[in-house]
Amino acid sequence: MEKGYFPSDRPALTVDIVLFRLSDDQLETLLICRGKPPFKGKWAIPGGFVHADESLHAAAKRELREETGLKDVYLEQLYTFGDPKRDPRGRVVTVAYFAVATTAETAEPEAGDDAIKAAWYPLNKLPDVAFDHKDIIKYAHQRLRYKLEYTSVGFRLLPAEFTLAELQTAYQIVLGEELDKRNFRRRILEAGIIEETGKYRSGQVGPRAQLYRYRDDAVVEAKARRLFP
Amino acid sequence: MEKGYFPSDRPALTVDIVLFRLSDDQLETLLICRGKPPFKGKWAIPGGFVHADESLHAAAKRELREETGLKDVYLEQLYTFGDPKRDPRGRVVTVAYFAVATTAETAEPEAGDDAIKAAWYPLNKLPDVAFDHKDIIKYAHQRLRYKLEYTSVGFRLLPAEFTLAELQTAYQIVLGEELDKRNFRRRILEAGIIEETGKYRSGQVGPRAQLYRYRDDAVVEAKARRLFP
DNA sequence: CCAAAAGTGTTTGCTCTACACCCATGG
DNA sequence: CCATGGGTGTAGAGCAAACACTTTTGG
Repeated sequence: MEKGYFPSDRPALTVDIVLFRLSDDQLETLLICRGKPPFKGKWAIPGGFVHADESLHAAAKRELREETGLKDVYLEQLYTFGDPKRDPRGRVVTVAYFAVATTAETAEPEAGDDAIKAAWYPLNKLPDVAFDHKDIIKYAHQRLRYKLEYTSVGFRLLPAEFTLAELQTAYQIVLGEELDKRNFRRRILEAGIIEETGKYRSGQVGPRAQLYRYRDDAVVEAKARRLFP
Repeated sequence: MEKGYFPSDRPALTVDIVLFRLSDDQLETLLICRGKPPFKGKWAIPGGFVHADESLHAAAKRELREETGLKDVYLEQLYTFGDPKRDPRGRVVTVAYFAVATTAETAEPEAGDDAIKAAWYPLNKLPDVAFDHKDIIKYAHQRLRYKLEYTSVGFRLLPAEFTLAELQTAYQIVLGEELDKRNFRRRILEAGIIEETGKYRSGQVGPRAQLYRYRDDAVVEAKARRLFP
């Protein structure tokens, strides 16, 4: 492979993934208990070294599958963290990804390699985490909130069929603020990004709620409000 | 440094920088003529290997200084490109940055290492470029346009003192559309991110134009228009 | 029958957009 | 004096925000 082109003291390269899901009233992220030093026994976000012949996206996908059993979740590159001191072992640069899954997909924890101890933590009750993973999680949370406002990534938090109340609750949890029911419903219906399934769901009490599904043919990206239009 | 922790077949890591400036009526990017294989004699964006003990940001800054002589330009991480086949030498992952400079700062080309041949190309008249640098430039351009709409990065394209007409022209060039003069002036003045210098500039003909300066104490970030507020 | 949640319109204020003329200046 | 470009305000349309009651259902 090499022909004297490359420096020999190259950094090691990892991918790390911040995986989000929605609990009843909180946004949660998956943490893995580290089985090896450094930070043995501490919590960390899932991740690992990039193999020689795989793309970064593929590496993130593979690590996620190995450590959680999940496939086909939403996955997007976040930022690359390369502080020389971020890993006590030496120089390790990590390409961070953020991922979004539904609560149903993530119902049975640690579906990945059996030896792996994993747990979901609400974002405002994180334990001490290894490396600079706290920064990474914070950054990912900010990005999720941001993308929720102008893309349709929010639907990845919900199952395929959902009620408008559930959708609104999901938005409220991530954005951290109350939304007006009538305005919310009007906007989202007018945007044309969801459609009726024709089915209904009954709760404990009260009338039945119409079920909707996300229209993945809808290309939706809100334009940013310009500073100077 | 290592203790058997790390894989030995780790990828090499570079930084590459897309540097923008404004010519009279175009957005331009700096290209370097490669003196070594691979792609010897072809154009490429400035960049190089990350040293063992420097952060990614520092590496980008250093490469930019070495290859252009520029310091203190706006520099922001863009995206990390890691396709296994993007470099014919073997596995090279690159952390791309984008940078913005004023035309004045970049007036004397190739102020860096003397051996380096550099040139500015308008974005719509790029030559063939090495590696996947065309993708990187495209991505950076998109990001610049985008950030111009909701941050104050646009001021980095202009000298410290500028007229409103110059500012509007800069916006029009990057956004690729005409803006209404009265609306533009009103908005930007109401936003409070520039202030009068009290000085004036005379052109060849016509009245003198007031000079403004950017208020760097102004924290300006427009909120995105929500999909579902 | 009662508690809980679903569903539904209108008004008001604000923001965005479109648009045209006068005047100062340098040559 | 004239060509060039700087500077200025208003009216109309569309969008966003605030707001409360009726209906359905399961227990």
